[in-house]
Amino acid sequence: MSGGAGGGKRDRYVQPSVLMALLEGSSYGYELIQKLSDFGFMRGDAPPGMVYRHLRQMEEEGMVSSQWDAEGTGPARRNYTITDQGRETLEAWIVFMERQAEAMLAFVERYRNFSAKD
Amino acid sequence: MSGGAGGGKRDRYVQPSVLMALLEGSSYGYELIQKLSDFGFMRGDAPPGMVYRHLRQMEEEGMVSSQWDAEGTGPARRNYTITDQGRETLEAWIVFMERQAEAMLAFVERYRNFSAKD
DNA sequence: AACACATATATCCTTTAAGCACATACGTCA
DNA sequence: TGACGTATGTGCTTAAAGGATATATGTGTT
Repeated sequence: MSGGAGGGKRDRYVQPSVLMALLEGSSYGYELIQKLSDFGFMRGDAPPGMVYRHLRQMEEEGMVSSQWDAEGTGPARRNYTITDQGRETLEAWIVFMERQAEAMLAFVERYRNFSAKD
Repeated sequence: MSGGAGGGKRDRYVQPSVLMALLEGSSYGYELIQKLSDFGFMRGDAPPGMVYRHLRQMEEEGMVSSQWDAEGTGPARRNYTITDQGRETLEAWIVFMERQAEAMLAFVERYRNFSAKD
């Protein structure tokens, strides 16, 4: 896709998606990678490095907190929980997304209207 | 902005906005800067450097073509026209935006539904 | 025991994009 | 002449994403 629209690279909304997934229940990186694809913002799985990077940064900023979970089988997991500040950030994302979605739909309509009168 | 949603930095959709503005009629950088704010993707004017950078890059990629216009008063303008390839790219952006808007609205609804059942 | 495999986390390096300040130049009007 | 509005650009720095790779644990297989 030469100069391809959206490109599927930006606008993947990893941060709000992680916050939403954690709002619905605490989780950990590896599991989140799979859950993120359900939000429809990316094709295929999110690159692991990106998810872990976001999680660590979000913890630094106080949106999530984590603790090691060595229960069960396999390697230990770092289990993440959303914080009150994370909930506030998610709320702000919701407001932003509503505004953004509205702008996009208006944009699309403007295009259709223009194309129609050719 | 500490973890601020959207941040207002990314997702400004300069490229599709420029293409749309040019679809409706040829224009030039300085004028486009003002028109871009109408699309609702940014607060205030787009930074000039960004717009000119996009225009030159889009010309390299064949989405727009330009010619100097020294008519009228003031400094000469580089007047841009959308090309067929630009129209194709815009069409791809439209498809992308519809999908993206849908995903965002679903995201918002998912949030509201979850919050409602607390 | 050796090996492959799924799970799980993390770091490194490079490229890409944005932010922001600044430089240049023309014409008008006080 | 000097400030201001118009108009186009460049340069430097930071922020984010991409993608490859490293590490480690437990399970199942031969």
